[in-house]
Amino acid sequence: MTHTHELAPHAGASDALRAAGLRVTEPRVAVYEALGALPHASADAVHAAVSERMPRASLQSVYNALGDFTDAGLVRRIEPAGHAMLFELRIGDNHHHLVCTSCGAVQDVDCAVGHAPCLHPSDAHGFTLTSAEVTYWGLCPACASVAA
Amino acid sequence: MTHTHELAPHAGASDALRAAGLRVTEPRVAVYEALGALPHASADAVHAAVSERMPRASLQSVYNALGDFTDAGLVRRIEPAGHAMLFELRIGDNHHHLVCTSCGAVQDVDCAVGHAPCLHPSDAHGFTLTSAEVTYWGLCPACASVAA
DNA sequence: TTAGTTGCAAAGGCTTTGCACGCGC
DNA sequence: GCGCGTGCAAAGCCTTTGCAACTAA
Repeated sequence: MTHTHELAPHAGASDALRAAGLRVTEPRVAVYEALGALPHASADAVHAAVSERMPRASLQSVYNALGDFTDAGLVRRIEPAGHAMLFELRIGDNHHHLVCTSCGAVQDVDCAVGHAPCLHPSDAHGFTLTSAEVTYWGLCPACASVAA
Repeated sequence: MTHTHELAPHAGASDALRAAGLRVTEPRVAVYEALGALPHASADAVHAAVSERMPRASLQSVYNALGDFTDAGLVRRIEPAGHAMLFELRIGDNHHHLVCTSCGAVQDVDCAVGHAPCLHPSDAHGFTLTSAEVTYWGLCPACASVAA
């Protein structure tokens, strides 16, 4: 093989993309890495991060990449009511989310029950389930103190 | 009056509104009753139902009523990703939702675990929790058969 | 080369906001 | 009568869609 196999910092992202059957493009790598740095980022936040190193990257490309990642199972999409949707790298563990109804802040949290039994309904009613999501609504410490 | 039929839905709605500390107005009663007839209705669906008996009712009033109901704890709001938000009367039982990622259909379902332990996170991280929500994503029977 | 992606632009849908009039209390 | 809620209208935000040019494989 004639390819130069250099050890680029983008290697992790590229590998992940390839493994998921996605073409490796600069915007996608940038989006993937931005997600790694931002735990719960909105499409806009990702775009802002990507833009720092790639001024020409469009918001639509970010949406596109995020959508592709989600379809490929690389990313998990969460939707805080009343706020823009957020994305996070799917890291395998089945954690849930604490969402502030005031500012939209999101905090990861483990389920109280051991092996996430919440992820299996008693009756699927014929549905073909693909994923489950548990969300806790409330006020984050900052917003709670302001409200009080 | 002559409520020889079944129940008098108006009385129930009025009582519920008063009990919640809300003024009893025609649009609100109409919205409340529409919710009783429609298990999981979107603001638009509620508006359509309300309009049948109240042509002048505005969509904004419906949103307003729905928001007030939610704040008052009379109604529960659910947000299927990618679809308009839905509302349902809060009936006390802690059921969860099966949501079709294709058509947005929603089906009620009980949690597999007995007393809804899923509703209590292992660590609130300082958040003041007000509610919890469990959502199962997948394809409804109809969409699954079409996709297959 | 060939097909998948990007970038640019605009449209689309859902929800919220502002203000004068009317109704509930 | 007072104040909240309604109706009318418009704006706002986030997200999706369409198409020509480009780039990865």
